Amino acid sequence: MVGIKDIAKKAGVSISTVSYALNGSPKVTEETRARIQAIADELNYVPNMAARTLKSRQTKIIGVYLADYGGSFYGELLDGIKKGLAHYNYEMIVCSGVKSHLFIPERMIDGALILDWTFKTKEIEQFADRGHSIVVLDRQLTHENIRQVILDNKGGATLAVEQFASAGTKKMYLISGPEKGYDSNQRLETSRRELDRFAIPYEIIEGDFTEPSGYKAIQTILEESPQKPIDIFALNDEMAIGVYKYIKETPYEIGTDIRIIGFDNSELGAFIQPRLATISYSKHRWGIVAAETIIKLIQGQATEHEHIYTSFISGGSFTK
Amino acid sequence: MVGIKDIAKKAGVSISTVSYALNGSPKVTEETRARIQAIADELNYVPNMAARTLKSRQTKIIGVYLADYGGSFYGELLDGIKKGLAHYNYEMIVCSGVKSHLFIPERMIDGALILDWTFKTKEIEQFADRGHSIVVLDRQLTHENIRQVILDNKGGATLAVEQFASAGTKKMYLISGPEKGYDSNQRLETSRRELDRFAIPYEIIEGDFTEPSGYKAIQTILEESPQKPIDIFALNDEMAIGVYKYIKETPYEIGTDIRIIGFDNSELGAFIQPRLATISYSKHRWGIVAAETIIKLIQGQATEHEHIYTSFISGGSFTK
DNA sequence: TTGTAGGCGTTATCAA
DNA sequence: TTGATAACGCCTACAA
Repeated sequence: MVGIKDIAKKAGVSISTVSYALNGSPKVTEETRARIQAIADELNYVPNMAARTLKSRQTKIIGVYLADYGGSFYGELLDGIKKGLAHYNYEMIVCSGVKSHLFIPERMIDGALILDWTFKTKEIEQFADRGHSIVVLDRQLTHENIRQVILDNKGGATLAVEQFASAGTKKMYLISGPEKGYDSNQRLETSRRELDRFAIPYEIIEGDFTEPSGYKAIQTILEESPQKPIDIFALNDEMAIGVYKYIKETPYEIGTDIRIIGFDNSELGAFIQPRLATISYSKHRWGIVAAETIIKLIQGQATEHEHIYTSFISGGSFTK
Repeated sequence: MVGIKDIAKKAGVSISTVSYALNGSPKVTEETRARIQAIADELNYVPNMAARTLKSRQTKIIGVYLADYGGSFYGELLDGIKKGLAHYNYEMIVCSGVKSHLFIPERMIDGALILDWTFKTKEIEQFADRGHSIVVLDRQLTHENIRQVILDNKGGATLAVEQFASAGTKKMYLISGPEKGYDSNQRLETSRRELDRFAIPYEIIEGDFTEPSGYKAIQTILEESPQKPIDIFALNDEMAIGVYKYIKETPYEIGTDIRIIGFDNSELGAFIQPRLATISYSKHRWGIVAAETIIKLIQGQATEHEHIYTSFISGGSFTK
């Protein structure tokens, strides 16, 4: 491996001169700087990350923790994060799995962005206690070294319920999400509260944000209540897709017999017929805001918790 | 930050003893080992990655390079890679973007898995020349330090053409992929060769593997040839989805007026009505094989180039 | 303007 | 069975 030592030898100078030259210090002549740079290029010199990190105590890399890479969901988000970080000259790596949590205390990364329900809150707090900067996208957490950039699930759920209310819904079915999930709980609680407010009776059918759980949920619903129209708020789009799938096998029609609204504005929902009405938000913006927040946190600038707001997207699956 | 020095002080031993103890060397008594371990735990000691890497010259991390994170395509693949690497006690990080290429010469990762057409072959070869181990999933490359684990596009394209041939196709439309892409070129060339072999006339409509390009392609096709059935081989599923989208706005029917086969067996293709006939392969297996190959390459074991084989999945979009 | 030397946290080689 | 010490590659006061 070629190091500054090799360059120094070839250039006939000391290693410190090389170091100064390469780091653009004003302590060397422009002439020698150019000469040394040329030699470095010629030798294909690349600084050793480990050695540099050992001194400078920072890697300029942010770790993004995801539970899994599935679904087209993450594409836009990661894109936003990447763009946001690039602005500050930071790189990003995407990690998943419990072993990579070590990257944080090992100081392989300068900070972490977490959207991974398998990452225990306790562990996150421990890392924060040890001084590591973390931004969480999927829970509420108050700590000096932690910031949240979270979805306005409350606003989204409110929007959905309002739609149903103004459409004269007599009874609502809520297909819920994972019990421990932050997003799913927020959406569920808000929906209940809003429905109570409108005095609309409702029933909760258990789901877990997966397509099959939506498929099963609609079966349960149809078993008991053939009263049309059947109004459903699926707490995410994937489960709504599951509903579509089952309905395709029945004489029911989405949009007339079944009125349904999802959450997340997934690609699939936009494609299926009729289009799935849903609650939307900018995943891209979410990423950018998260990136800015972690950088500011690292750099010691003042930062607040952030929210990403939602909007209603109409579609053929829900007609008044 | 707490290092082995702190532990040594607290335990009243030398740092080397601590190092031995923590690394499970047989050179220390089980007793002192336990005592030191206890102190390390108490102090929340985590080894410094940079320092360790500096000595040991390896990180036990493999970098996976992707052009983007979009599409549900990568989920299964990354899952396979992760599983494959875990078996050898390696971690994985997912990278994208030209700046992260530096991770390779910086020795932040022990090896790279590349499925990223934006990664220049020349650059890959340079890294390989410098002794870095690389496995490419999206091109053919012969080098001492490079192995390929590539899709059997030829087999897949052959399967598709055979289907059309046995269905009595009179004329084929091929919707092509990106000009520079390895997969798209392989698929296109093989299709042409096979079609020639069956003496089936064909026409190439340019596409770029994106949904909109499929949407545009079918418009072009319909403009010139209203002769039914219209037989189309879309070189990937996304473009086939584009075809579906446009057809939905016309009186034509997929499966009867338009017969179409895709490539990749995407999730979306399995969901849409009628189901998209396509060429399938195990993305999971692809990942596992790639993982095994890079590890063996790093460890200096003998490795061959590998192929991932394909199969035909029938669907309502193509009926004989 | 350039060189010398010490240190970053670990590992590993010798001695003790 | 342990301890002192020299690397690893780079950075940076401080000295020349």
